[in-house]
Amino acid sequence: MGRKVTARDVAELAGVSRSAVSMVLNGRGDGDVSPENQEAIRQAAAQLRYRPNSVARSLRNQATHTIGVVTDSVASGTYGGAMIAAASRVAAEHDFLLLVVDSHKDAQLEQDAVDLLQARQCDALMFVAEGLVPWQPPAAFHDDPCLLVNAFDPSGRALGIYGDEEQGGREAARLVLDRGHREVVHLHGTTDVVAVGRRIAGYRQKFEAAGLPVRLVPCGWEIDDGWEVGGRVLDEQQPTAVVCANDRVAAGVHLAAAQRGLRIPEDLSVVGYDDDPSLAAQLGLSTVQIPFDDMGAQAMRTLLAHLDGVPLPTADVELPSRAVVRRSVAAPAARGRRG
Amino acid sequence: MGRKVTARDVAELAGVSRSAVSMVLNGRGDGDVSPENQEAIRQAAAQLRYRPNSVARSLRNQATHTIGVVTDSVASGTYGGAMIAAASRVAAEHDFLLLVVDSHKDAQLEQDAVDLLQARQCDALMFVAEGLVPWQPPAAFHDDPCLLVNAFDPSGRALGIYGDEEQGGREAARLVLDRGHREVVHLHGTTDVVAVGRRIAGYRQKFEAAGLPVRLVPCGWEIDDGWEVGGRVLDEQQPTAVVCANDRVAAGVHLAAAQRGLRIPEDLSVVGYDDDPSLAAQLGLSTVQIPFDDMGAQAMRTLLAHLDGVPLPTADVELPSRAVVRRSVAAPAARGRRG
DNA sequence: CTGTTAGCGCGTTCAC
DNA sequence: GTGAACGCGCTAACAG
Repeated sequence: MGRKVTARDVAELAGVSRSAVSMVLNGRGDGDVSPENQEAIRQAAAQLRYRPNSVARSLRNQATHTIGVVTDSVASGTYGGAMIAAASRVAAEHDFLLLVVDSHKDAQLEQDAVDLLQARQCDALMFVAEGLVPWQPPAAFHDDPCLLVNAFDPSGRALGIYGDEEQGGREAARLVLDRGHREVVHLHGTTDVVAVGRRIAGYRQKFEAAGLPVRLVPCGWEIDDGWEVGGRVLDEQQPTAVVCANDRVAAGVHLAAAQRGLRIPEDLSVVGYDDDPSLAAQLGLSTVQIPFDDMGAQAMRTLLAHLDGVPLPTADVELPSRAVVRRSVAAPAARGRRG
Repeated sequence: MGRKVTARDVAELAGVSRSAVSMVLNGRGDGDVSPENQEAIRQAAAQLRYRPNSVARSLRNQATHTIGVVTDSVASGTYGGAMIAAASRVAAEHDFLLLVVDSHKDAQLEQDAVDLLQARQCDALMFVAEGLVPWQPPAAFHDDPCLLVNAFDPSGRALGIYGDEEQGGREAARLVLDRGHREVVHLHGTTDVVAVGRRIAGYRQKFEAAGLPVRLVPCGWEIDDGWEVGGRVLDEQQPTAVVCANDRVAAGVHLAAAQRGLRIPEDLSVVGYDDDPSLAAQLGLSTVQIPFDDMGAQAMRTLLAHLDGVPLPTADVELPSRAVVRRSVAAPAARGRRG
């Protein structure tokens, strides 16, 4: 590769000293360098396409304008990717770049990743989880400013930013309650997932406020689960609406309903969760959107502000979920009800 | 943040000079430093959790162990994400990190991105396109080793790695020819997309070799296009199989077939393209997989090998596409044929 | 076998 | 208004 152009080259071409170049290009030369020399320097820099070597600059400034990101699963996953893309966009607006390392949910690799990013002198660290998880930051995490995205620190030491899952549960409930449904079953996901408890809590809150029974049925996360468990529920409980653990389960319920000759939404309303980009719109599924984009963007904004001296929030930040209304929900038809 | 530990600290704790630390930790101290001192150094380093400041090391070594990636669309897109994830994985295995910048298909941003990555002293540059495109690298691109992924340089100056689309067309053709179909229509995508011409060429080749007519029908890329154009084709030409521009079009053809009471695959075989992770498996669609993962991984391997002194390939590298057989193809039923 | 020294390119301070 | 000198932390050449 051809020799890189340095500040010395610019200085020579402009007929000034290297320090003058540095001052002018950093906007600090106004009282120190003559206007004509400033102009000469700028021209020389442009002519040589000079860009300061940011490695040298980082070493000198003790700041790399780089945010390290540790993510627990493929950075290209649908949801993780959205958070990281949003964070990256905000970072770019502030001339920051991201260094993303995938830990593949392996604790050792995670530790290594943090070490690596610290050695690379990232100005701050970010941990991004695909699904809301408790996360104990490695000790070294606290040496630099850090933020948890879609994760929370049980010890409360690190700040977390994540979606308000309880409110998400309320939104899901509203989607059916507002249309007058009273016979509703909630096929919820496995309770090892933290978000499930919160969603159920929000869901329960709305139903109890409406004086309606809360009917919970444990279910999995896949199409098959929705088809199987959903089918059983349709047979045994004849609900007018089903609120599902996610959009895949909702897809399964769609199939189970079709199999029984039930039309959606005329005979059965279905609510999903996640707003899966490849599923929800396609099925016309009303669903609840987890604010992945907001999380990534907001986390990055918070982190960058912090680097500018703004103190971090003292408590975790919960971002609102949004209901997306499509054609899978309607008012319940007048049909036979149980007792 | 607590003061970072440097080689000087390690040297003091071990009671040796800083250069001894550097040598030992870089494995270059075997003939130069006494075993006991080596041990002392290693212990001191471990005790202090010393990690060399890689910014300083980069400045000194004129190498950052970083690959810059410019991508023309959201790095989290289904396919771009897969290529970058694969590249990232291979890079990590060699202790390289990726700096990814999204140009949003904007030529100016693209130029800025290249400048930025060069200023950051990336050891090499990679351009990743979501769909196969001709791409004229900015002049500065050539200052560093560089590689185009899913893109090719019309001027032939930069090396490209991409899927063999012509072979993909052949695979799609084989999917139906091998099962004995003779009345086949190819709903191809808009010809502004480079890959389309190549796929048609491969498709044509197989059909002409079999002595069968090549029936091409221009179509778009969306579900609606498949539904509309596919429906018309089913009505007017009664093919026993349809080969589609992509999986979304194939989904549209599924709908059109269902509407006409045609069962898949009994009455109609359908072939998609792309192996869309959210569509193909779900619909049981036989399709042709574009080797995104291979492209990313292979490109990174090639680039890293080049940094180790291995010369780059002299001609573009085309990676084979793979047919994925699912239940949407079967032998044609014996039914009325046209003259 | 060890320690001293000279930069990598930049930003800043301090004499001129 | 300007330019020489220093140091960020590291590696490698060279003298002891």
